[in-house]
Amino acid sequence: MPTKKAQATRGTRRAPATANRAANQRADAQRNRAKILAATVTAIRKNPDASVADIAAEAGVGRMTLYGHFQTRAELIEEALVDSLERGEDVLKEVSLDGEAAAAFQRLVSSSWVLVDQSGALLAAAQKELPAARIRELHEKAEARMRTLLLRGQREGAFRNDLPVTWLLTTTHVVMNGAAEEVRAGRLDPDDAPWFIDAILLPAFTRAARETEDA
Amino acid sequence: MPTKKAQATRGTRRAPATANRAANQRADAQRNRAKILAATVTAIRKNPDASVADIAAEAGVGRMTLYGHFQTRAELIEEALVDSLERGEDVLKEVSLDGEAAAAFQRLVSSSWVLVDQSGALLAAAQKELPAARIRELHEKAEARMRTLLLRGQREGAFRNDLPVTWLLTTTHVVMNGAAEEVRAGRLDPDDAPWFIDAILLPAFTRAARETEDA
DNA sequence: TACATCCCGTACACCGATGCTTGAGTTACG
DNA sequence: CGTAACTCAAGCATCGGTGTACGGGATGTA
Repeated sequence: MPTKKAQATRGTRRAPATANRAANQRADAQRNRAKILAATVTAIRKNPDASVADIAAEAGVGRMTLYGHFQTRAELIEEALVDSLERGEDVLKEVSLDGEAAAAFQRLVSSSWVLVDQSGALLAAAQKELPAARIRELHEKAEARMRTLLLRGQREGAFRNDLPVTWLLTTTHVVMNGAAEEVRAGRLDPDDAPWFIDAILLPAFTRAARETEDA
Repeated sequence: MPTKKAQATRGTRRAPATANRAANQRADAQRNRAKILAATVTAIRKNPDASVADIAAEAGVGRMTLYGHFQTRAELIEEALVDSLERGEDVLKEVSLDGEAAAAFQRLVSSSWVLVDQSGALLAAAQKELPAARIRELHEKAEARMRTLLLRGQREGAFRNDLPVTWLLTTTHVVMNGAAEEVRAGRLDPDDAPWFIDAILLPAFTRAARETEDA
């Protein structure tokens, strides 16, 4: 009477299923795992609610092979997101945040843009599969970096301080994501995107000249 | 063997099922129809992928009653969107677009914001249920109004013309939608939103002082 | 009051996606 | 080269959502 869903079912295969990255797996298995992770990103990019079958197909792998590596759809999405964010970190931590705040911001944005363009759809998918807290947790590092920079800019007078940093942060996200969507829809040339993005953000964020009297 | 789905099944009730707004329906039926339309908006706002059952519940109406008014989920979403956009039009067409472009833009945005805040989630839901062409078609009027205004602003030198209008348009959408999401998530006070929105958009759109030499 | 209209619960067929099982075929690696 | 690890097809149970069928009961309208 297996009505109770599943619990320790697959326990015999590999112990915690997570955090066994480069353990005792066969070389070919690791390769497949990587293929699947990559395929997850591209499949979701094409179709925001791709099924597990779709992803497996995209990876050129059987659906069951996929389930051998990731017990559940949610786990797959999560690990794909973790993986993407780790690679993202590798890129972003190389960006110099020193010097003029506006220039640093521009550097950070144009580096981030590439990542958003690639993994933005995955992020969106993850948002309806994982608890919001987990998402925020995973983005913590990247978000903190941006927030710190914006704060410094505000203190130094480079960025306006009549708006909360959180709003500057969401604006940044939102504009980058919007550009990514436009690119996906074929309405925007990917090469134009970086320029378009900070053509909007820089003038929006730098100190406003005059107009604070309102109500 | 009714394997062929459904075709003329419900034909006996009302002829084309669409465009029978204030026909020979009973007063009480019309009232329910309205309740359902309204409930669709609020239900989707709470939960972006609410089921037909959820919506019926939100309307305080049986699921079958709902199917009596709308044959299919897609039809429900579409009619709800049409309805929302019609009301939106009623509001927006009252906004004066004369005078200084920037001021007119500000007026138009703050009127639009209310609508986006209310029906933005519905729009998002519609995007994965209706063909993109239909969506664009429905938004045509509202979009044209905004585009025309932006174009005039560019011609008059009030708005920058180093970016295509389409990009200004998407930026506007994206920022308003972002604000709506933040409000829904409880991270932004609805009263602050209008100010936050054009605090970003105005400086971003008005003529850039200097920095056109780049590449 | 009479009757056509409408409400709405129950029950059912269908569909697609998830997740599990089995069993046999491959393939890496010691 | 032999074995353990891995792949993968086919098939099944389950779940949730959509749309249909029916039929008694309420209610607006004439």
